[in-house]
Amino acid sequence: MDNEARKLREYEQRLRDEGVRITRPRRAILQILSQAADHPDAMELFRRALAIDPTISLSTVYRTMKLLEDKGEIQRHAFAGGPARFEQAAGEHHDHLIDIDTGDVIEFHSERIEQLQDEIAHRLGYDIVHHRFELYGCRRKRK
Amino acid sequence: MDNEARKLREYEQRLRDEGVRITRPRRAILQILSQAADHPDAMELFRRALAIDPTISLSTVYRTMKLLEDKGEIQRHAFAGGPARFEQAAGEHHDHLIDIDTGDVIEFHSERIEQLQDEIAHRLGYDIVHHRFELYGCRRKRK
DNA sequence: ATGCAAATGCAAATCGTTTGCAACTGGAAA
DNA sequence: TTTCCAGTTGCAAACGATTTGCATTTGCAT
Ligand SMILES: [Mn+2]
Ligand SMILES: [Mn+2]
Ligand SMILES: [Zn+2]
Ligand SMILES: [Zn+2]
Repeated sequence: MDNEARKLREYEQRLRDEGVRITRPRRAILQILSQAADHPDAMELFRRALAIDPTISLSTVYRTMKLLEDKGEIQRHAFAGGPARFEQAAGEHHDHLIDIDTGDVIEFHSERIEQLQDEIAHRLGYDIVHHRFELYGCRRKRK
Repeated sequence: MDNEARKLREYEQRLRDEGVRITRPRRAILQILSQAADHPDAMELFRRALAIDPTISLSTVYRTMKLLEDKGEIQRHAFAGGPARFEQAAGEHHDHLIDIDTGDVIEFHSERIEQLQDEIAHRLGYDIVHHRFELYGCRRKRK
């Protein structure tokens, strides 16, 4: 079941069609992104990429993330404090809850809130282009 | 009606009671903050402060903002892209809509959304410590 | 295979913010 | 009031994340 591999090749082809050259560093990064289940930052992507392509540079990681962001392939998040973190734009929209003790990032979605956002913006005479909705909290202790 | 002046003196006293020395630079910054109707960043605060105390330094602006933040006197916002921006913590809680064309910051509040946040966090087993909720949009054109 | 624009690695630059340090000062105590 | 010293300052240098200039490679259309 190398569904993984096929999906990756499709991914690469989609970009090639958009005029993006598939280079060795980019191939490594795409592979990492399609496997990642978390929200790695540039340095973490760099570390993971080194394991695949030992000649890759941090600049290239940054340049590639900007490229992919422009192409709409990834999303960039700037959670409180830390450096930018990334994730594939594949799935549907969701927001994040960050565990301030562990740093864990939990995804959630509330259609209710998304609707309310539109209402609020509309009432103020605006059209929402994008939004940032992050909850910062800690595990509820006791019962 | 120098209500302004009285409020400022109260402000200073409150801090003094918390063990904060009221120095010349701090007095200038407090005055600026209590007058500001917008969300200035450190450099803008520095500019405004220079008009009151020509010897103030940018470092002191930064140090004072951190101090006031710790004392709960101001709120620090990190809107997309730009540098940190500040505002007095006086009023009640509100969130922001940023006009991506003009940079204007519009305040709003939705008790509904605040409640939903708690529900969501609770469902995920968390207690919210703070949150970030920003809408980015542009003025709705046409009718 | 060939050619060339696009992409790379490296080092240096940038931006917002923080910090070390020696000089200065608020305000409690005498 | 004067004294005193921990708290505060300005300055310059350090910082972390990200971007950029440049000379050198490389993907890939021909
Ligand atoms: Mn996510
Ligand atoms: Mn505000
Ligand atoms: Zn959302
Ligand atoms: Zn809110």
